[in-house]
Amino acid sequence: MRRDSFQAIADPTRREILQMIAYKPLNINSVTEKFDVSRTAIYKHIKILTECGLITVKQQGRERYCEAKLDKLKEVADWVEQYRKIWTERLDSLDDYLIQIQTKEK
Amino acid sequence: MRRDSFQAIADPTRREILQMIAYKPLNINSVTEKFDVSRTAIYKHIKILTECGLITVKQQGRERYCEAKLDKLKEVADWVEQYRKIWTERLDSLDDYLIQIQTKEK
DNA sequence: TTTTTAGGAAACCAAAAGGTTTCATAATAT
DNA sequence: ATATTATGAAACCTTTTGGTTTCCTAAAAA
Repeated sequence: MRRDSFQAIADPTRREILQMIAYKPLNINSVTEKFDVSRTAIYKHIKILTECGLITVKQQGRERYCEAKLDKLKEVADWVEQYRKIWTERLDSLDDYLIQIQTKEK
Repeated sequence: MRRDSFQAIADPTRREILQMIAYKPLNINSVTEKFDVSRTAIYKHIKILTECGLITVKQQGRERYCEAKLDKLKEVADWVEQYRKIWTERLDSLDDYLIQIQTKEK
């Protein structure tokens, strides 16, 4: 199975989890309590996030604290940002023109 | 099924498709030819991208040109960017400190 | 020392994802 | 007029996803 940041943040629940722990680590049960779905379901999401490196877990007694490693989002940020100037500057009419050209060429 | 930009770009093939048409629209068959998987498989990816608004299709004779609408990536860009200063500025030792605090509080 | 509490993991399930082959149709090219 | 090309769509298949319930263990609290 794919385990990268793109796939990790595709799920809205996982985005929420990252949001929750972005500024302050939380133990696993604190995270799971905030959701309607079962603890095990959230636990699995946390596991996936851990496998992607977006979370690291630190043991503290019997509790395990989830800490967001948001630099792993850089992969996504870089990919998206390469297109920013296109979406901010492009004139749609150019596309139409390019389509015309390509059709004519044949 | 979920149909948003996050889910759309989770698949590497769909990211490649967007890359291909980012600067110049291509007709559907031109896109499908560049991949190892079947035409129909790629066609489905294009359909998903269309449903998300990341692609629009323009008819030109019997051909249909795919045009990237990259501004739909803004949703992803915004979400990711809100965390950039965290991953660039955060000191990991702060997390450890916060975990200590929370454990003590009980 | 008993009882909670935090976390881990297995077994199972339905739906979604990603792929295939096959067939159909409407423009174009020959 | 016929063959080819570009696309659409149905039927089908396997694996992954996201969820559940259940059971287990170890630390901490009463």
